[in-house]
Amino acid sequence: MIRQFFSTNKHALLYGLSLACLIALLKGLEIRYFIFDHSIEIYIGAIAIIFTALGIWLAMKLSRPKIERIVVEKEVFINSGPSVVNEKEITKIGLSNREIEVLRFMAKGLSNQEIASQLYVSLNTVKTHASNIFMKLDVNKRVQAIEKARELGLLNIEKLPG
Amino acid sequence: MIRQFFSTNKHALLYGLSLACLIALLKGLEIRYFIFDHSIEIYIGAIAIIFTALGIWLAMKLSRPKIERIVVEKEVFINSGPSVVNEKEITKIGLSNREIEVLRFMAKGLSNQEIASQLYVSLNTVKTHASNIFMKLDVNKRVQAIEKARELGLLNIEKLPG
DNA sequence: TTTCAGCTCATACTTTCGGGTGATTTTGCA
DNA sequence: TGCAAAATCACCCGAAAGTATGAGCTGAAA
Repeated sequence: MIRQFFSTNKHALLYGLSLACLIALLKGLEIRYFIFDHSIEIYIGAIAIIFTALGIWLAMKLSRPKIERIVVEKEVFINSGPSVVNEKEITKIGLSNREIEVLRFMAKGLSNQEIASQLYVSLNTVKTHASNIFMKLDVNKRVQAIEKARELGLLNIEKLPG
Repeated sequence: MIRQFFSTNKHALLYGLSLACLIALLKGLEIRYFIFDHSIEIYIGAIAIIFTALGIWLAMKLSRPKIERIVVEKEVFINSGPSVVNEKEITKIGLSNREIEVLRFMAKGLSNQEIASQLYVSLNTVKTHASNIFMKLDVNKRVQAIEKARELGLLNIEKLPG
């Protein structure tokens, strides 16, 4: 505790010591006799000025430089969230391969019949897939499903998972 | 020149003045007589310490801080395309105020009936608006309309035009 | 081998959408 | 004050979407 104080304030103590030495020196030289006896105030004033200067110098030396930190926010534009398909979400939700295909066609605005034609399956199959998609995404309309899929990043162009 | 010096060093001059006042005060109180005559050195030491402290304080006050600029990169995600509502497109396409409202509800996945309830109008009215929207956007399915609106940046949150 | 998930398809039914047409009321602007 | 645009509502009909249920087929895992 005390040792720490000594080590951290080493400079200050040193300066204090040299200060004391200076006083001793002043006394030793008997400068005050050099000045007229009635002008003790001048002497004190001189002392005051000297030590004020010393204090300023001390402060300059000791005080760590005052640093004013100005935080400049530089805006870095990033081209929209995850452009990579969010496979984690897909597996978490449990969407099958085929279901994601259907989901993406749905998002492109194709009707169930059109999706059926694209995938070479029947309309009923597409409807079943759609129902399962809605169940897994916890919605009951295709627009909501698309909305949710968009939020979760399921609609990005990439190869289908595994 | 001189005036500028006075104005810029106003604080320093003030402190100097108060310093002089302090000396006068010390003299006025004749503190030195309170202290034993032979211990004039103690008096001087006290003066020295006081003015050193004063100097330090002065330095603290006066030293202007070093300014350090810290550039922080703030990531701004662009939601692909204009994040501000594209009023030009709206006026170009000729979508009315109400139609945009309906369009946005549609994009949230609400059914026509739900939109009607939200807007306190009849289902038929919403259907009419929807038809007009499809006509103006040159599509024939709500999912396509939403898709197109999203491309054109018509779905961003902002006050409606007009 | 059995089990199970995924994909397929079907039937039947209800709800919602979308297109077409026509009409009345509000409202902003000249 | 009157007109044009906007907003409102109605009715009909067919198409599409969504719900519910059941079932056959396949490949991989237990």
